[in-house]
Amino acid sequence: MMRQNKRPTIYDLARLAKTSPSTVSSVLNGNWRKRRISEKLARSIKTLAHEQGYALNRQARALRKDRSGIIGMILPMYDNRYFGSIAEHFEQMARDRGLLPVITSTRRDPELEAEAARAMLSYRVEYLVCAGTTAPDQIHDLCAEEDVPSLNLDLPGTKAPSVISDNYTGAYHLTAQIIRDLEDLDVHGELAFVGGRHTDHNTKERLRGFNDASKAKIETRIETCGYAADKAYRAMADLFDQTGTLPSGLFVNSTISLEGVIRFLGDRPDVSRSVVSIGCFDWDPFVQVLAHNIHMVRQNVPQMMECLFQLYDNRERDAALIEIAPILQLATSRN
Amino acid sequence: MMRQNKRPTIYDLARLAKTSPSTVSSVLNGNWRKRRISEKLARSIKTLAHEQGYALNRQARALRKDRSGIIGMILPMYDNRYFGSIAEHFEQMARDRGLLPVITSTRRDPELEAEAARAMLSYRVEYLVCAGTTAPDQIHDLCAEEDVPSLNLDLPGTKAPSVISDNYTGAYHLTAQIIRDLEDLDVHGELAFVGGRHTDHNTKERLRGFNDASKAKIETRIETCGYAADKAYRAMADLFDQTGTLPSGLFVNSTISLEGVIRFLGDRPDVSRSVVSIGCFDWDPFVQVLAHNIHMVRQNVPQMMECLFQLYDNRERDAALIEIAPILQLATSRN
DNA sequence: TTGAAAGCGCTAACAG
DNA sequence: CTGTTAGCGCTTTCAA
Repeated sequence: MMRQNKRPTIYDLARLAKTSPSTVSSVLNGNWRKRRISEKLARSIKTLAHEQGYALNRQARALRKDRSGIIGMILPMYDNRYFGSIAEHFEQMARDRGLLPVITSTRRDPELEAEAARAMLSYRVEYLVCAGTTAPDQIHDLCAEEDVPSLNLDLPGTKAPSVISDNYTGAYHLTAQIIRDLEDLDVHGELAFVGGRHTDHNTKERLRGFNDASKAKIETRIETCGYAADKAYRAMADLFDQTGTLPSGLFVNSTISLEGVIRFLGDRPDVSRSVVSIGCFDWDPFVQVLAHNIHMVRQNVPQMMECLFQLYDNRERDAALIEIAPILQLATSRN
Repeated sequence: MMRQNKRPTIYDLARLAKTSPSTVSSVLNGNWRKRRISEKLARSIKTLAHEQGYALNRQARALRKDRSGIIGMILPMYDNRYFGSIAEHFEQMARDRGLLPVITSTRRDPELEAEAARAMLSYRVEYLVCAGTTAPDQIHDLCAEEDVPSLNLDLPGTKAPSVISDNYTGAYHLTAQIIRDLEDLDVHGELAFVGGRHTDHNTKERLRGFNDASKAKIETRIETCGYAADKAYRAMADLFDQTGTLPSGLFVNSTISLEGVIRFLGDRPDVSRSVVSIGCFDWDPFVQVLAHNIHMVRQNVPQMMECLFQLYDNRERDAALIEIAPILQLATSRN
């Protein structure tokens, strides 16, 4: 028997069960015990709902309760393991709390970020997480207008709690390792920093670690050319053109930038042999197993997300900076 | 001056503008021209709305219009470029159509897939795209109960239109290339297929291409051990244990499986030198630039998504199979 | 132990 | 050209 008609509502069920919509509602959403509805009625309504294929309309509930049950997240892209892992953990932890996770990517573009935030707010998200967004404070303001709390992840803001990696320390150790490699090999070239934006917090902190670790030890050059692979490729070309030789050590600011760096090195085998040690602030399994001479810093996603949802659970709203130590994964072999 | 109170509604604006809610509504949602509301009133309402910081409540609109403006997508994971790229294209194309994209990952688990579908349906998604899902027909049934159309991507179903890669042809060419490599090197070992599930359509089709291309040319072994990297690692160990030697050619069924394969080869350099040619049905930029001896098949995501949204735009609902040719990317060098 | 009724914010007849 | 009104499906007092 085909049921052509629309999905049944609690009114339909009430009619069939010869009871009232409010009774059906309370039975179906679980607070029938405190309404002291008889076990028997409750059970019969539940089986009826099942038979009729009843399904809750959460839009209606959201409108009435003024709580959508949606939690939003904005992130740059899905083109690396870091943000992919963040997305997966976020989804899981949101679902554990009975929330619908809604994630959207905005390519580090503040315009797109604001547009995405507005779209989510118009669906009345209850919370908005800004992961690696360029303009978290702007998003915070948008949220504040609607009294929606926001949280920052990976890149900090000044108006909401932020959970980020300890970029300074991670970069310091990574840089120190590269320098040690050069010393071990008795190589006396330069050290370059490639990728990222000199305007973003993470890049600034990593540069600080980079500079502190290299100070008075080695000449450095900085190419904060953006994250994109193509830009890193061109930055490498620039680096070469400036002096006619490539640096001996390379600090690369993300796997995406690393993509461009490696492509450049592959395209120019003649000039690339002067690069003897590479470190990347970010992690990718293929790099780990294929390039045995690249050190990587792996951000601790599970711990960061744990921390983020603790803030969520406590309804924390005051700006604060929480730094999580990333993990330095040394190259498996040395050439 | 702080505005503590909640966001204004069209009723508030109507009161302030000394007009009616329906007038405000029509002005704000754009069909005021056909209501022939005076230019002047329209403009004044618009500026008022702006001043008051009015924002549309889409939950309310959705309830009233019985159209949520949400399009859903279910996919396995974000741990590879293929699904990452699918997610990004999906978001863009959904936004182009004024829809809110909601994507969720379900680890190829039919239980989770059904649960995710139900969650989205309870928020009244207008359309649901199953990308690489294990049980697309089950999801289709769930959707059909609510009269919500569904579409399949990457992995086909029998009940809704499906856009997938041409797995057979892609696998055939990839296999042929591996065999050519062995011939060129005058190697006479075996050829193995590693990764994927022998129950899923893609793996079956790729196996068919693999078998047709290798038939009567070379001995083959099949290890459809699942996609996970760890499983592929163990499959490699099994392959070795069976005969005390590794195959000369390897057809790997995804980048995730490739991760495990490469890890195994790296862990066992003693036995791995017998592997002289590898092909992977999937693409990753790091593999491309770091492993110069691995051929890859890159699925044509832009074209697949173009095709998918054409089905969406035409409100296509009948089952059909559309195959998009993937691109064979040959290894850049040969050892 | 249960029902009636109001209302969340919006849209769309229908009536002027 | 604009206002009144009903109602989308649900939750929640309040009353019985």
